[in-house]
Amino acid sequence: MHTDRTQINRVSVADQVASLLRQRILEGEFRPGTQLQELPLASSLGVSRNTMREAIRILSIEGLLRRSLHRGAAVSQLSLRDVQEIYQLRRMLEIPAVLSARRPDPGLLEEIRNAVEHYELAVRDRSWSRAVSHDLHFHSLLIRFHGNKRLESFYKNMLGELRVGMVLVDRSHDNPGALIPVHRKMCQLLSAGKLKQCAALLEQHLDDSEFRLTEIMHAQAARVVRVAQ
Amino acid sequence: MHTDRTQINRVSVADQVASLLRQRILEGEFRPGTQLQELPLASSLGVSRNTMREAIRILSIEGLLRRSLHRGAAVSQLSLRDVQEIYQLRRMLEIPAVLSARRPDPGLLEEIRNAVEHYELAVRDRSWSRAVSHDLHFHSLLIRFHGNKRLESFYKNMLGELRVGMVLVDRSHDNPGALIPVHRKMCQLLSAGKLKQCAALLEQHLDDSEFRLTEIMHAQAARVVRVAQ
DNA sequence: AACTCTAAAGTGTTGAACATTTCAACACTT
DNA sequence: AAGTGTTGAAATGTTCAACACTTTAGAGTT
Repeated sequence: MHTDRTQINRVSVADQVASLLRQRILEGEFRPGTQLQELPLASSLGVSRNTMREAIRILSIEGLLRRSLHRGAAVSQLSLRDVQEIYQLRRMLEIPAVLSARRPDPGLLEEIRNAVEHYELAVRDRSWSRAVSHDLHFHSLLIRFHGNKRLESFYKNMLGELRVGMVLVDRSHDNPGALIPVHRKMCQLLSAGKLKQCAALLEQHLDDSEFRLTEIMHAQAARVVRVAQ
Repeated sequence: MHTDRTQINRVSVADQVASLLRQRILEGEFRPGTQLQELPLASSLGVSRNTMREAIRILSIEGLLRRSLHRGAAVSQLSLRDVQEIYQLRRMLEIPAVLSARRPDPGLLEEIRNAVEHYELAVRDRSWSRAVSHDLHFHSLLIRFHGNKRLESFYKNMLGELRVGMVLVDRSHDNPGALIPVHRKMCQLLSAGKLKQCAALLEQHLDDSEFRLTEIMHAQAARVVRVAQ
């Protein structure tokens, strides 16, 4: 018998580079529209151009980067249409997920409580980036109630795209702390098995979230036009 | 003067190679489990090893190939768990799609009719591969009722994975022609706006389809065990 | 201001080289 | 025989350097 090494975490350099870039993009270090050039990035990380190309390929298939032939890769920019599409998906997938949490896995509930807690801590620390991370992680945990790995992977990916768009949201325009009670309440309702109430609250939360993001994007678009004139 | 290539589809060689390999995999030329070696494949297509590596990377991110470090890429093999997961998604996404087709786009309806027609033609020609293609295309068209490009792209991808698994299904075990009336009927119900009836028929169809695929996979697994002994 | 033209910069692709890992065959020990 | 190093070929992972092709920005022209 041989040992099963498929479980051991062994990743290629290209994957590691992709993870690093993903992190930087999601944290807003590279803002939407930023061009990522192969050679400078590669040498700054001490890898070859080919390896960097592989990493860029990975992220562009994930949707975080957009490539066009001979023009290179740039961080994706969400349009209002994209936001609308993403929130349609969120409603379509998160709400049924909550409703299907009849007999929830205790470990999963624990993870959810944990996410809420970390979210609150991040808000207290005024760490907006970490707060958004834990907010979105909370929602991606909800998707786990479907018990479908493909769906979960797709969803995480999509939330990544959303997050790239959200780095444009200025701290002053948004107040992540206001969402603490909502998350806490959803968590309680889930634990108590009051799924319909939880789903209703979630739907309201999603509507509100989409509305605020859309408003901010409108405002920023207007400002861009004004500056361009 | 230069030729006007502005609107022409311009894709890199790596993308073209990926498309070619994708086609071969989906048509069953490379069966699940087959190892794809970089150098032989690259030279057989007249491209460099790096370009072939990019193509393989693309397909492995899509889920058609599975890579492990230093062991190369092989065509994905679906487990029973995978099939179950995929059909859960199909039910979760196709049925609401049909139900939401209140005022369907006439062009889309026309495309669906077309898919059914091509499906029937392929069955008449005994072209099993083409039949499966048009069958799955029919179902991916249903997803368009959601009007969500991300969802559509994800779904096509997932159906691709399913199709790779289905090439194992021997012609003698399955009779694609039997599904002609079901598709035709769903098409009629859609056109007539009888969405609930259509959804009910679809659900039945999906249950049936999953059951048959699962049966065949069980049978094949048993055969493999017998041969191995 | 609109229009070439050109050179620089960046990406796309190739080929070769070397490092690392896997895998199977072989020898060795018990 | 069974289990355990050892070895070497083969495949992948990674780097490097070169060249082809495209885009882009800027200089010069009208």
